[in-house]
Formats: sequence, structure tokens, C-alpha cells
Amino acid sequence: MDHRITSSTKDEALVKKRLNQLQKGAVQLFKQKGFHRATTREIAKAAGFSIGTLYEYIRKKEDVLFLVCDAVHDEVKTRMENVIDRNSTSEEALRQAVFAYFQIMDEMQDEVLILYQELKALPKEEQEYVMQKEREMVGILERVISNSYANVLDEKNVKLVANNVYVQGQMWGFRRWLIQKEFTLQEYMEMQYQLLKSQLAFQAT
Amino acid sequence: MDHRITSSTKDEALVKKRLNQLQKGAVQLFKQKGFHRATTREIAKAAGFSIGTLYEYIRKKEDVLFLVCDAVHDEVKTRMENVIDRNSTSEEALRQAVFAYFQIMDEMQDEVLILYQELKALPKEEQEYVMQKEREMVGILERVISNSYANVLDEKNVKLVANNVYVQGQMWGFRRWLIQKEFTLQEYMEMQYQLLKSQLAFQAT
Amino acid sequence: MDHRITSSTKDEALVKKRLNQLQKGAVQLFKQKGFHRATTREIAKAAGFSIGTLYEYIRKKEDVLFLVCDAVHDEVKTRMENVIDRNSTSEEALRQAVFAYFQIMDEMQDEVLILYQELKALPKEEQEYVMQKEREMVGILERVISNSYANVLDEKNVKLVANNVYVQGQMWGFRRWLIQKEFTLQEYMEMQYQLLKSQLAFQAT
Amino acid sequence: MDHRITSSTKDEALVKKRLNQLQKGAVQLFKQKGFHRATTREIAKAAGFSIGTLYEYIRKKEDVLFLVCDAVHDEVKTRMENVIDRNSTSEEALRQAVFAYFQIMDEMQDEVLILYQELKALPKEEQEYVMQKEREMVGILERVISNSYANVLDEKNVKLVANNVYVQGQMWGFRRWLIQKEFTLQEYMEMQYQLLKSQLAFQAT
DNA sequence: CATGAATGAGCCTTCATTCAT
DNA sequence: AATGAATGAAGGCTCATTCAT
Repeated sequence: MDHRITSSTKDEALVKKRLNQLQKGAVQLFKQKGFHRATTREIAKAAGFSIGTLYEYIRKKEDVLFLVCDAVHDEVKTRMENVIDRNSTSEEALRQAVFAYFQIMDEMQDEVLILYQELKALPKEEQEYVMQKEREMVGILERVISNSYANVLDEKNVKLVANNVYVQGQMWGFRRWLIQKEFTLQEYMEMQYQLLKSQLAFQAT
Repeated sequence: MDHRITSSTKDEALVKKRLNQLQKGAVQLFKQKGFHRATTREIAKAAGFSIGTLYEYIRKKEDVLFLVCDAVHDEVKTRMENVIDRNSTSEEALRQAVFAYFQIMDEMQDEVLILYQELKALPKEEQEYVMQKEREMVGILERVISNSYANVLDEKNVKLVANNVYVQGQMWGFRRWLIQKEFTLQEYMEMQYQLLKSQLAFQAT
Repeated sequence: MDHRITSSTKDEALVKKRLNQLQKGAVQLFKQKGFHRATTREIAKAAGFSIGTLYEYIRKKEDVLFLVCDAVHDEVKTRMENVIDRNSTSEEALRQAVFAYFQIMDEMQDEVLILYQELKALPKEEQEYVMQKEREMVGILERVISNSYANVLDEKNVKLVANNVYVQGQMWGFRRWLIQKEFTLQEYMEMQYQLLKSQLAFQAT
Repeated sequence: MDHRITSSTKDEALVKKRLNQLQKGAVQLFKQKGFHRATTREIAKAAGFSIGTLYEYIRKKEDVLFLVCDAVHDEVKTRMENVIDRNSTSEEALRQAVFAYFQIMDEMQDEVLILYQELKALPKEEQEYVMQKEREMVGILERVISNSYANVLDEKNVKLVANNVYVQGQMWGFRRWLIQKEFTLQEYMEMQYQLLKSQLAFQAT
């Protein structure tokens, strides 16, 4: 699943299976207690095997966090790519992408929360790696926006707007205690999209 | 400084002074290591006194975090209120407020980072308290926006826009590894403000 | 050994063995320093394992004390029951029981001392449990006395006499600094028994 | 109050007053929490002055315990001596003394409990001192018994009986959870006295 | 004399990690 | 490959004692 985690095991298929169990279990656990409060014993249990076995597949507790972060990003990215029509330049394509993104962020609230709050618990190098994944995600949004409004916005503005949208998606889950008390998901998506359009429309004038 | 932290000591002035030392030291420390990795002994040292003395002024390690969160909010709020002209309804007032806010967020990047990442380490009740402070902060922005564009935006849109601006301010520091590589603060402020205006302008049409 | 102490470990045999080591070591240690002055590290060492291992078998330091109290009572009780002839109603049976009891108290002086002095260090619930065991012990003596002199003493007197004997046995160890300087064990046993008999004899007249 | 506790203070009257406050407060406190669980701060507070002042009159926490033990013994002794008619040799005198002793033990249950349970917390030397006081107390009982039944019991028997009575008195409070559930004080006194008399009477035959 | 703020040694407990089976 | 018992470093917190005011 990732070269960064070296296990002594060789059987590729098994390793994959175990790491998958691990990541699945860990996400559930981290949702409840966060990374710091979860013990390695609990992680092993959540994954369905023993401490001893856990350490056959990871070297440090942090590796589990990395695994989770990585998996979350991968899932978000995969889902986004399935939805986006790269060739379309229509406004409708933008709408679709943005709504899809918000939808995904809604469904993966807890996972995103983990990612946000525990990132700094990773070693520098792995933080870099995760950040890179974030950049890619923003990049996807940039492309969509740019495809739809290429002639309206300069590159820098696209970057900023994409970043704003990206953050707005995350905040839906991250600041749920505030936002989700004021808006339904439908409202939030719709209104943010209208604001987005108004930005683009205005610049076009 | 806050009634939640009961110290056994009585001398109000001294308590204030010590809690201030503590908060100042803790912010510096948490910037480097985060709350979890910082030991109580390190916190005490950073504050300039011994463990024993530390526990004369707090009851649990978490109290230090709370102290920091509280102080950060207070400072942001105070600064904002000094800058905002509550009576003015001009567009210029909005610009001033937004720029001031971004400026403050820039100066207090590290503090805000701590606040964001460690909030969930607080006990539920104190999380509530901190969230309430966030709501107040957003409320300030709401008022400014609403004052300037009362007739343009409905209440709900004001809420959303205010929240967006608030988050954008925090993200300047929180996602610095991305944003600050693409924009200078001036650019960021200016561009975000232009986007904001375009939203408002468009709605007005 | 006791359901009250839940260890995370599963292997029953090992748990039994470890708890036994623990109890044995703890008694030796508590004899020297008492419960309060003994550190958990010292307890672990005395038991022959590390701190970490200690806490695989107990949850709180108090648990060790409880373990010891429980074991002491169990041993005293078992020994007594092995000696007592439940069917005999002869005076000889009483003599045998009383002497056996004093003998046991002599051999287990230190353990009894611990039990006496540290009982109140236990949480209320466990104090209750230990007290119940004491009641049972006194109950055994009651039965022996009552068997031998049923027609002589009313129930209440039996209770009182049994309690007196019980306490006299404990005091042999507990007040050794006084009693053992004045009497040999043989003397003490013999004389106390004579006094006991005289009480019973007199009531019978 | 006692030469063992050296205070830097000179004013004899004040010292006496302070030590008295201290002892009075400490007894109340120890009754509730025991010696170990009581902090020096709490002791100072209970005595009505500050920590700093506390340490003007004692050198170690243990000194407070010693003070208390000493005071308890003194009070018991004084009370006993007020009651006992040293010259009387009648049986009535014995009855009076024993009843008085039980009565005192009833009234001073908590104090005696402290004394019993915390003795071993004292340094060896002071333990000795307290034990000496116990010996004196037993001595008083010996004398009373011996006065009444001099010609009946040999010296050793008197010692034993006196010790038994002494212990029975303490146990009224110490094992209250058992004894006081079965007997009223009146019953206990009366019955123990009857048993005592039966011992003496029997020996006399 | 009295005060109480400051100190830091030391305690209990947790938990990531290892390793023999 | 899997297990889980064992380990001990490290952390949070308490509290007896001191000392400057």
C-alpha cells in the first residue's frame, strides 16, 4: 500500500489484506478517540489482530496514522475523479464537481477531521507527503474551475478560489458545530455555489 | 483571567501575573511541540517557574491549553474591536475590518494553529466555551458585513460569508505551507477582499 | 484468586502464579515498610517482576493490599478448618482449636499486623469484604465454643467470648512489644486458655 | 507540651497555646481522613493557622502525629486517674475502674483508632515513647486488679488479665463495625465485667 | 511571629515496543 | 505468521518543607 511502511512479511497479498484491516479499524477507532487517545492495543483490537501482529506490519504507532491519512486522501481523490468530467468546460461541469466534492466531504467528515487534527503528529517527512496529496486535491479543483472559466480568471485567482472551495468543503465537517446548526447540506452547497458563481460572474464583467 | 481555573493562591495580582507568564510561555512551547508532546515540566520551565508552582495555578495540564485558547481569542477579539468602526456603514469600513482581521491572523498564526489543532484535547465543557468564543468572533464579522451591505444580503448569506471570511483568515496561517508559498499577505488580503466584494456586488444586481 | 482484581491477561494458570508471587513478595515488603511507604516499584521488585508487569495484574496499588488481606484470611481460615473437629463437642476439642488458633496467629504475626494496620487504606467496598472475612473467622470460633459449652453459655456470651479469643490471638502479634516480653507463646496460650475455661466453668455453676 | 518538639519560638505560653490548637485540630482532621491522607496544609488549616506557622512549631509532619498520640494517652490516663480510688481494695473499686475505662474508650473511640492505626508511621524512637505510655496505662489496670484480687492471682496472671481488659476496651472502638452491631455499650461493659469476675472468682476457688 | 508562594523529590500509572514461544 | 506477556521510560500530579517578606 505504501513503500514507507516496511514490514518484515513477504506475502504481498496478506500484507495488503492486513494493512487494509488495520486502516479500516483504525479509522473507526480514531473517529471515536482521536489518534493520541487510542492505544496500540486498541488499534490492534480494532483491526482484528493482536499487538504482536500489529507490529509485524508497522514499526511505529505513527505509521498507522499515516496509513489512515493516506487512505482517506486516496478515497477522496478516487471518488472525485470518478465524478469529474475532465473534458467538459461547461458551467454545469463545475456545479457537478463542486456539489460532488461537498457531498464527499459530508460523507467523510470524521475521516477529514482526523486528517486535519492529527497531521502534525506525523514526522516531518510524512507530513510533507500528506501535504502533497492535499495539493493534488486542490489541483483537481483548480482544473475544474479553470476549465469552466479559463478566460475569466487569471491563474492566481483560480488557485485562490480553488483553495477557498477546498477549505469550505472541509469546514463543513470541521466546523460542523457551527455550520451544520445553521445550514442543511443542501443549503450550504447551493449557497456556496452561488457565491462562487457570483465571484466568477463578476470577474467576467 | 478566567474563573474556570481556580488556583489555591489568593493574591489576585500575582495570579494574574503568573497566569500571564504561563500563557506566554505555553504558547511558545506549544508552537514548537504541540500540546501533547509538551510535558508539564517543560510548560513550567517555559513559564519560568517550577512544576510545583505550575500546579499552584492550574489543576490539570489541560487547563494550560484552555488558558492559551482563551487568551488567543481574547486578544483577537480585543484587537478587532479596537479597529472596527461600529457606526460606519460604508464599504470602506468593511475593507478596513477585513484587512485588519487578516493582519491579525497573520501575526497570530501560531496561536491560531494551536487553537485549531488542540481544541479537541480539551474536555467537552471547555470545548463548548471556546466554540462560543469562535461564534462571537464570527458574529463580529457578520455585523461588519451586514452593516455595509445590509440591504443586499439576507441574514443567512451574511452568516455564510462571514464564516467564509473567518475561515479564510485562519487558513492563511493554518495552510501556510500551501497558501504562503503562492501569495504574499498583501496579495492574499487584496484578492480575498476583491472576491468578497464581487460576491456582494453581484448579489446587489 | 479473586474476581475483584481483573487483569488484562487471560491465562488463568499464569495469573494465579503471578498473583501468588505478588502476594508473597508484598507481604515481605509490607512487613518491613508498611503499605504506605512501599512504592509500587518496590512491590514489583519484591514480586520478582517489573512495574509494567505489575500493572498487568493489578489496576491500583490498593489492589495489592487487598490481595494480601484476602490471602491472609484465606490461609488462616484454611488452616483453622483443617485443625478443627467439627463433630467433637468435648472440651478437648476446644483446647485444640484455641491452641491451634494461637499457634497460627504466632506464625502469621506479620501478616496479621499488616491486615490490622492497613485495612482502612482500602476503599470502603473492599473494607466491607475483608470485614466479612473477619466475621467468618470469629464465627468459626463461636461454633467451636458453642459446640463445647452449648448448654452453659447463651448465644450472646458465646459471641463475646469468641470475639475476645479472636482478639487475644491477634494481639499476640500486634502487641508483641508488650506481650511477648512478658510471656512465651506457650505461657500465653496456656494462661489464656485457663482463663477461658474459668469463664466457662463459672458460668456453668 | 513535650521536649521532643523543639520550636524556634521562645514564648512558652504561646507555644503551649499553639500546640494545643494544633493537637485539637489534628485530632478532628485525623478522625476524618487518617494521618496519611491529611496534608500538612489541612493540618495547619484545622489548627487555625498557616503552613508557615505550622512549621514554626513542628519540624516534620510526624511530629503532629506524635503530639496527638501523646495527648490522647494523657487524656485517657488523666481521666482514669480521676476515677480510680487507689486505696480501695474492694471489688466495687474494680467494677468502677473497669466501667470507667470502657466508658472513656467509648467516648474516645476515634482518637484511639488513630493511635492504633498510625503508630507505625512514627519514627522508631517515638514509637517507643508511645508504647511506654501504653505500658503505663496497662499498669494502672494491673494495679486496680491486683488491689482487688491480690491474694487470688499471681502477678503474671494479673498482667495478662489487665492486658486483656485493656485490649477489650480498645476493641470496643476499633472493631465497632462488629461489636457495636451486636452489643450496646452497657451490655458490653456488663458482660465483659462478668467474664472478668468469673475468671477471678474461679481462680480464687 | 506569621504568612503563603515556591520548590522539587518522588509517587503512581500508562503505554509503545520487544521477543520468546 | 501470530501471539501476548514482559518491559521500563516517561508523564502527570502531589505534598512536605523552606524562606523571603
